Amino acid sequence: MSNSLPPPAVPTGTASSRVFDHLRKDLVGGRFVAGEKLAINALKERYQVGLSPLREALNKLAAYGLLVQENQRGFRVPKLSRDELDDIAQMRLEMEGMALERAIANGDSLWEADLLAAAHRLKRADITLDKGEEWEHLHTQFHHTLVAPCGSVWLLRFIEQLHDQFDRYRRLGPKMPTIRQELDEQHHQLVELALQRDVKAARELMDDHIHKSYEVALKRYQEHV
Amino acid sequence: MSNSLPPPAVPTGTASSRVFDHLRKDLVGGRFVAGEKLAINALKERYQVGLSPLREALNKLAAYGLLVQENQRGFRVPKLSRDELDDIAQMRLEMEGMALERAIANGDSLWEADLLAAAHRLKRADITLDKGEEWEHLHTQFHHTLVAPCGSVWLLRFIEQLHDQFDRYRRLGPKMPTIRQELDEQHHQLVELALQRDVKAARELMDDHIHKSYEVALKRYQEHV
DNA sequence: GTAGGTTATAAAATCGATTATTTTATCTAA
DNA sequence: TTAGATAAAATAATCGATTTTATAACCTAC
Repeated sequence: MSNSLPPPAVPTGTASSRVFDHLRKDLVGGRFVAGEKLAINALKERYQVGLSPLREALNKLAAYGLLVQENQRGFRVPKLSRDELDDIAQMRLEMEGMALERAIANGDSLWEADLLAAAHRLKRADITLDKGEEWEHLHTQFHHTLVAPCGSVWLLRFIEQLHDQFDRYRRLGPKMPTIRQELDEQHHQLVELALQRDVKAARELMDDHIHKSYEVALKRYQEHV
Repeated sequence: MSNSLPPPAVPTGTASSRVFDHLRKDLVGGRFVAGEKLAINALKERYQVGLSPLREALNKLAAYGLLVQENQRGFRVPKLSRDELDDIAQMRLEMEGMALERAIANGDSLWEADLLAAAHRLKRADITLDKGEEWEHLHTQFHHTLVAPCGSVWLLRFIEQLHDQFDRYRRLGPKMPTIRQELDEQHHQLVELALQRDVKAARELMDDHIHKSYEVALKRYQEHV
């Protein structure tokens, strides 16, 4: 199975699903301030949808963990905290490590091709200095591809959720080119180790990769407070 | 922090949250057939709510994984499969094992008290032969209490989700008294080992407990197909 | 008979307006 | 002043009706 394509630009699916995708991106990308209460009428305006599909999207996002819902008092953007960042990072360590080990055990040659392709596309975006939404999308895609053949639908689901949560911290501030480059290099090293089926080294590198990312996210969080 | 109480009987919170709770229980308890498409108008009738709160609840349940939503064609109850059951059980093994180890490391004396209380209440329900919703609730509560002080909000969240999914299989058929009694005994042994802070033995017992539960669920699934 | 197309029916998604609840502003009594 | 009560405004939740889309039934041409 090859990678799924990015969702078509705009006029597709239901209004509810469109506003869900859009809001999800905006929440992960930090376009709302943490703790903020959402003004539903403003969102209606912003996303050009009616109340019903908007509320359905908000409800889904709340169940997914990108919003908190309080009975009778609407929706707010979850607060950020050091404790939660630590929690998310540690869970990523455990779960992505596990997933990577299994993926290396199960992945076939199609996976190898997908992985090389994903890494290549990501590097391309690096070189062209595209650090915007496109790069973010390719980055997400790369990490997904890496663990995709782990064999567990639920593990993949949880990892995706954790990535979204993690990115709320990582994407708080502006770019940090130096450390960023180091992380980019690790992506390629991860591919190499995966192709060599070196489970142990790959896991260690993944641990290090997540740890470095964590340090970036933490710094941004601390500067942000 | 002590255990949260069961939600008040009926006239509380928003219509949306009430129907969410109710539907969740019914889905986990197997009162819908797997794969079935939900007739929204029938649900409106059944749960005595209007369309808007009902749809909001369905959207949340879809994001939570107890329903699948297909654009423009409503909601259906997810199919069951051997592969998914295996996946869920293995994920429970990993995650509840991890959570239990951490809980034993962190849990304080209030936890010990909560744990004894939860186990006692569960045994009570066993003796009075109450194997209905009340027992189910106490059983869920017990397993939650066991891992509650693991220190990770996200881990607890994932475990809860996996329990709901697992129970869709476990609760397919009628009771199996023999194996059930064995599992009930393990609950008490788990408490003992937790109080003794015997991490290794506790984890082994937890693994065995989940494995036995898995066998029950698998048998029911196979009889059900 | 049956593939392909057309209409009729049913269902999902959305809209606009109403109702219920919370929040803010205002007032009064100590 | 200011704590507490009351009224006004704002917002959340819900309802009923409309619009859109999918499904089923039917028809026609081959």
